[in-house]
Amino acid sequence: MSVLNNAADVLRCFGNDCPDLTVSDVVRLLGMPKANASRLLKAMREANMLETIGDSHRHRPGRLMLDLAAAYRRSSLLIGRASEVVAEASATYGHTGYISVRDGKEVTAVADFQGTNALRVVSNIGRRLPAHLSATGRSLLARLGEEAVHALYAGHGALTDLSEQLSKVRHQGFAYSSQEATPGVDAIAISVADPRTDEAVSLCIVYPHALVDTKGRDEMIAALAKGAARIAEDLGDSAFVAPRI
Amino acid sequence: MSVLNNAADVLRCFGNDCPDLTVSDVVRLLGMPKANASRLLKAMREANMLETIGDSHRHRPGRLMLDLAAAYRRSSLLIGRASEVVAEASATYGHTGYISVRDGKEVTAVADFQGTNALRVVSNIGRRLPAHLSATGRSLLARLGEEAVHALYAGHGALTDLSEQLSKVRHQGFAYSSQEATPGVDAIAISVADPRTDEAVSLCIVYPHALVDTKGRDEMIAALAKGAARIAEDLGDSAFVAPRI
DNA sequence: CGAGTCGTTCCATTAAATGGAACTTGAGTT
DNA sequence: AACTCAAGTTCCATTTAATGGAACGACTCG
Repeated sequence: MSVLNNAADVLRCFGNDCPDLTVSDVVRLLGMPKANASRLLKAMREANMLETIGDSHRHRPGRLMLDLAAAYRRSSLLIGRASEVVAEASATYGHTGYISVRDGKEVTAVADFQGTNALRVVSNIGRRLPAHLSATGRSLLARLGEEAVHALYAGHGALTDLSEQLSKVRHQGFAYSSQEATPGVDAIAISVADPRTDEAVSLCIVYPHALVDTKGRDEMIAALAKGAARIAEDLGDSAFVAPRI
Repeated sequence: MSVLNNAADVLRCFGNDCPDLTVSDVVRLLGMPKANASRLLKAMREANMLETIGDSHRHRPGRLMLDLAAAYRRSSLLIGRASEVVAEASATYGHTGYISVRDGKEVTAVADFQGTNALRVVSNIGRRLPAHLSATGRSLLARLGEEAVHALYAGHGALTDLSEQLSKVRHQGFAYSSQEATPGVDAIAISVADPRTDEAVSLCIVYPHALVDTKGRDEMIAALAKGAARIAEDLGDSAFVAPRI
């Protein structure tokens, strides 16, 4: 195949929890001849797609890659609008907030707002999560039709569970999880879309379970909902469901 | 040359304030035949390096690129340590904070912490700044020797000015700017390095000029300095200069 | 409709990627 | 210091992909 696909495969290796790569890591992970791996990493280095850590043989993403997530954010009016809402909510309640997008069965945070409370959930922006196992992911999956979800998760064991959860999300207008991915951590998420560009984002607040009761949670949902409703109206997102608390 | 360099050139186009690219943008900016540009963007799309916005012909960085800045952060102990310090300072004083790295004559933020004050400086993470025109950049340039700076800025008009500013930074142990890049915005920055990996980062706080007097500024410098000194000690950064206020 | 712009496809030419093997480099041993 | 093993780089003939001019579709606007 072309170098470009190999380069993309190398970059994908950083996705999981692999902080750096050597030539032999690439050989092992991608099964390519080591002559190729060596030249590929060299070419990527020279293109600033990779850089070595110190003078070791370990590679990490290059400086060129650092700006791109920001360019992605700037490309989208929706993300900008959503960020304002979550930044406001995060500052008000002191909890960490995110904006996430879905990519197939995964979600990635594209913007984060660190909480200010002494006990706060630490931001994990840029780490991919399975969409069906997080509130933010389910808030985005709920926007798909029942059939689309079935197609996406065909043959997946958790499909029936997921369908139930999603219809609840569709009815309520928000997604909620309590100590699901991380013990002691709850999350609320509301999604909104821009029909002109087919983008959908999730507005999410993550907080320590012990710190927030139902009343506090509903207050935050209302804050996100108000902002999201405003965005939905301005951009013409007719599929938006105002949360019922 | 190879596709890889062309792909890197395309990605570089997003650096400035170009939120999206079309085939003809690429033709214009890079001067390549449009047949090549068309195929290149197609290949990059298929490798998830780019994606189209909605069903238009405009391209933005692809989902693959969103995780890479996070991988960069995870690759570096220094960035992690520095982030803790700036997050703490940002939460305490309510102003926006950054961690930045230098790349030649430019600096890029790799992590940001939004302030919580009603009047706060909005984060511009991922946007490149000229190193010599920002406090964060000068705090990093000051770590280079006098000669290295001369070599880097050879033939540059602002070199004599810069040299003076840098020796002040070296003596004080911190960089300060008042309404330099943006009217009404001041910044303080302190750099620290990891000698094992040759990395240097800048810890920076950005705040509205009108909100902070000299005493308040010195308090924040002290907070950053305390954290930076701890990092310098733990990692063995012998070049670190404790700020004199 | 017709002119203009933009994007894609076609094809022969040219240039780069490939992978096996030989060769270096560096860390740890005896 | 010589030895060994693993990791990385370079070499070279072969295969494969990139290149760019030109022709072809798709859209927009007067």
